Amino acid sequence: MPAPKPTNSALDNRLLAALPNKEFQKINSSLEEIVFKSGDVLWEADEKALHLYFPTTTLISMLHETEGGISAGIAAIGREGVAGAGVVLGDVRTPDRAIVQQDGTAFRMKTTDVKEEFAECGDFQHMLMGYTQALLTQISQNAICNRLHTVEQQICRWLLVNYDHKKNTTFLMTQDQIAGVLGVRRETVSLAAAQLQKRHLIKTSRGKIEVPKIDRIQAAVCECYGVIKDEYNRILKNYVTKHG
Amino acid sequence: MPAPKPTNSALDNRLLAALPNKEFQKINSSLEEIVFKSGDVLWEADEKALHLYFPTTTLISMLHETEGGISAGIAAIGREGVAGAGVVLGDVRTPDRAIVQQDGTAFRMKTTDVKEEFAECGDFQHMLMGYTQALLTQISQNAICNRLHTVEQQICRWLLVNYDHKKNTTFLMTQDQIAGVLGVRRETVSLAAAQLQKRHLIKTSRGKIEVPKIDRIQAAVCECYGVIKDEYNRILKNYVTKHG
DNA sequence: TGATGTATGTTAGTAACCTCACTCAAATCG
DNA sequence: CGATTTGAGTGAGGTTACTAACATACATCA
Repeated sequence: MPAPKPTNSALDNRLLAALPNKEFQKINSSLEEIVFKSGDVLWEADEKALHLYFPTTTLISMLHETEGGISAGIAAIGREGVAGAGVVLGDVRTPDRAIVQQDGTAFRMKTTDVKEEFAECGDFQHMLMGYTQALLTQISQNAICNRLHTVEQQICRWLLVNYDHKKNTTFLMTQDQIAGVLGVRRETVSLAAAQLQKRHLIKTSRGKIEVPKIDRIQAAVCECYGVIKDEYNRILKNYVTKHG
Repeated sequence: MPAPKPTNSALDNRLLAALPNKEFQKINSSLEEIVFKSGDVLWEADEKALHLYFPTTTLISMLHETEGGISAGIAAIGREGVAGAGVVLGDVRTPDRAIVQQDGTAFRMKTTDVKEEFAECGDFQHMLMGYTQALLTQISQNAICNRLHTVEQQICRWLLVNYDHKKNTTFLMTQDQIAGVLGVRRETVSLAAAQLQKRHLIKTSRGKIEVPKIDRIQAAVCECYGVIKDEYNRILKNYVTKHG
């Protein structure tokens, strides 16, 4: 009889993994595994969020919308984070739209359970608040990046974030989708991608981008990539130091 | 004998005013009044913050810096907010630089006192977390604004935020300083200001901008102004409903 | 009063991105 | 298979903002 296929574990989420074991056991029963497909919508802007989502193998994009209907990504949330943490800050509505960027799994927890556990003012609360701090940094850095850096650099950043999440050098996404996340025109992505291809950093085809050498992308990306990554590592290390 | 000149009160800060009276009395003795001049630095990026600042008549700008030394404003904090709330999220360092944009007063509270009070998991905690939620919205909206809107619109937004803070149609600030807050070149501000002047929305002179009719600026500003303002009003109203 | 900063105005050239209007190629489906 | 849909590439023309270099005006102070 073959060994059972290792099931996806909520501990693959780095925030949950950073909780002291006792605390994790306490909330574990509230966690429900959900499988997502790219393009799925966790919630629309201004909707009431019923759950928090702790991604393990999926990657979530938070999109902030304008009145004109145009939207742009303000944060990417992978296994180092949680989507919907705003509810614990005392809010009922979610200001941003959350969509799935990569197929995969997340563990969700009812906001009622979340609030209850949060109110205990223990490790769970500290974890969510620490994450919120890192999220603030991510969004701030994104704001600066929008102001100062080129779409080409931002595409590189997007590629690296996706690569970090699922060590895979083939990216299945249309240029139109990338444009939506970056908040620019599809044509602009097309042009920038052509430039990157000319420099042999990527190879594009219909609905797909391939990266032959990921370190060449790392050399072309703006600092924002590293700043955000370091911030999450810092927060998580902080917990390990405290609890591990 | 004339009535004593009304002293500046910590309750002029809308967050503090939104606290239940009992709670406010509890922290009131920890509050210390500080007078600021435009240009004062509350803290540099990566510095350890020793205090939280609740502005009453001053206006604070949070500037996010890049490795290249260029910085851009990510949030403006007036009497509806508090500067440095990140420390309660579990952080010791402040990722952003905080400078004073308008002369005035703020009440400060030691981070040690803040943490102590925050740990009580009461109204004080809820207030700070609710504010953090609004701050997230403000920064997100700023990110979108950087991507989608013109410097001309952003100057209008800057003028309105300052006007809301101190109902005054004369703004004492050099174009270079405005450029620093917006994260653009001084020349760009100069050009945009000239355009606004041509449309009779403003009147510029050395280190000064005058606005003859503030509602004309309101007609020219991007939606981001209203979105952020509404969000703060919503948060504060939330408290009044709960406690008032 | 003249000298020295400092704030603003202005210009020319360039780069990035946008808009609009297409063409072309790949995938899908009847 | 051919028709349709979907994703990508392209090109003209415009706008916004950047870079760099300079001119002008105001403010202060010796």
